[in-house]
Amino acid sequence: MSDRSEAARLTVARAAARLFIAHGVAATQGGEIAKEAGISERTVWRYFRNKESCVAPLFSRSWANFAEQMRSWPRDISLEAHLATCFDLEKRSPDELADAIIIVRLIAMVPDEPDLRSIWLLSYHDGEDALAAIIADRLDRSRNDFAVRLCAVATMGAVRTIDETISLAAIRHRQSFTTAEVVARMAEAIRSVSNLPFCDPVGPKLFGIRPASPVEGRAP
Amino acid sequence: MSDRSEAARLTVARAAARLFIAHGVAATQGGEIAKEAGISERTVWRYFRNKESCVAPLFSRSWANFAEQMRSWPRDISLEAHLATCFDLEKRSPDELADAIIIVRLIAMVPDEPDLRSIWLLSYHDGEDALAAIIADRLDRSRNDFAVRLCAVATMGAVRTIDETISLAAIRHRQSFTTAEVVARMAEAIRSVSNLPFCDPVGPKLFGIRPASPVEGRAP
DNA sequence: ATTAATGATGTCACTTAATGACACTAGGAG
DNA sequence: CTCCTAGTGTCATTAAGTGACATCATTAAT
Repeated sequence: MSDRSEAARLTVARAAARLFIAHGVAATQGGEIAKEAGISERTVWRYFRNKESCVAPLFSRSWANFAEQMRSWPRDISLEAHLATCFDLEKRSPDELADAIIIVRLIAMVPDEPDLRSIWLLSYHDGEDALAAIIADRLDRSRNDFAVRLCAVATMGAVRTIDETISLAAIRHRQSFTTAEVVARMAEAIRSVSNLPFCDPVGPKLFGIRPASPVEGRAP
Repeated sequence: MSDRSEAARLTVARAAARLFIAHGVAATQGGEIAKEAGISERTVWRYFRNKESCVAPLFSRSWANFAEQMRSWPRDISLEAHLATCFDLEKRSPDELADAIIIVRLIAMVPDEPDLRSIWLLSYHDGEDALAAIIADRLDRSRNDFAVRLCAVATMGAVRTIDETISLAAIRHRQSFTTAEVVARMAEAIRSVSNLPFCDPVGPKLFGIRPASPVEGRAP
């Protein structure tokens, strides 16, 4: 089923990621990924259109996780507060945590691996649509609203840049970050590029009252 | 030399673009591009690492053109005024105009052609670095300044989105735009996502005087 | 329980994108 | 003129990716 095949794809993605991290993208070939994942090479090509995009499901998790936080964001809470709550869920399962490490390592390879880079960008490009839908919903605007699209693009760009920066710093410079730091930087980045006042409590579903002056809803 | 080979690459890019537009990416093969460009297939693979990236030089022109405008932007002029001046240079050479048409057609294919999409995004990703350098220079900030990078990312995202939107509207819906409209939309988009006050006159090289309150430098 | 139907997977042949190795040519420096 | 270098073409080879078809598993119908 869709659920079952989704899991199968993830298995392949993890296998590919391990090999990519260990030997680089160019040096790992399709057959190896298949063997590592325990399926035939033909099936790998059925799951993914090419070698690089084998890791796409992992990259997607990066932004999908963020998008999910946006979707479940109560309308009467500010961005910082909500992000803090979400990341406070450090009760992430060991699996999720293991994936997170793999993802960070992959992202750190992006600058040197052109093929990974294209998948990385493609993934976030997909995220733009998803986020636009969420923002439109939150602000009661149309999904075709250009300002909404722009906001989604800029926000995704900010999140992607944070991911790139932090992953690189973590792997290459062995720097480590507290969740508070990450949350703070992310919130600040999103606020600074968002052209729509969606970072703070928004109406009209909030007791039917809109914040006094939506445009001023920026950080102090 | 570098100049000569740059021209050769452009020749291949145009050849590839013609074929991609005519028959789609999948249906055109390496040998055809080579023949169309009048060189051997081996040389095509020396110029470009894969089929899709043959058109990269054209995509790069899209943002490089914009970046060049930013670079040559006098510090005492507002964004709208400068963009208007640049586009007023409709004295673009016939070659440039022909390229522009090809580029628009290519961009319009992006949603349907995953391979083109990845090249399109890669290209703009390169542009982020270039633009960051320009913005840093303009605002007398460091190129490593995170705010600068963020500004470049958001701005490039805005320009890319405008390009995507306009190209699609032009080709798919036969819509046409006046340069004034394009300039207005682009300026508005850039302003709305830019977290740094670089859209209006900036110091300190402007007679050694900074604008009164840089943060308020937004559109009326 | 058996069978028919459907969808996913494996096997193998095949196409073509991409690389390596080497020979050839053009053009500049001595 | 000769040497040297950078770029190009030719040909053989590797590996990514597809097509065709057989096989297997799951479910629904009888």
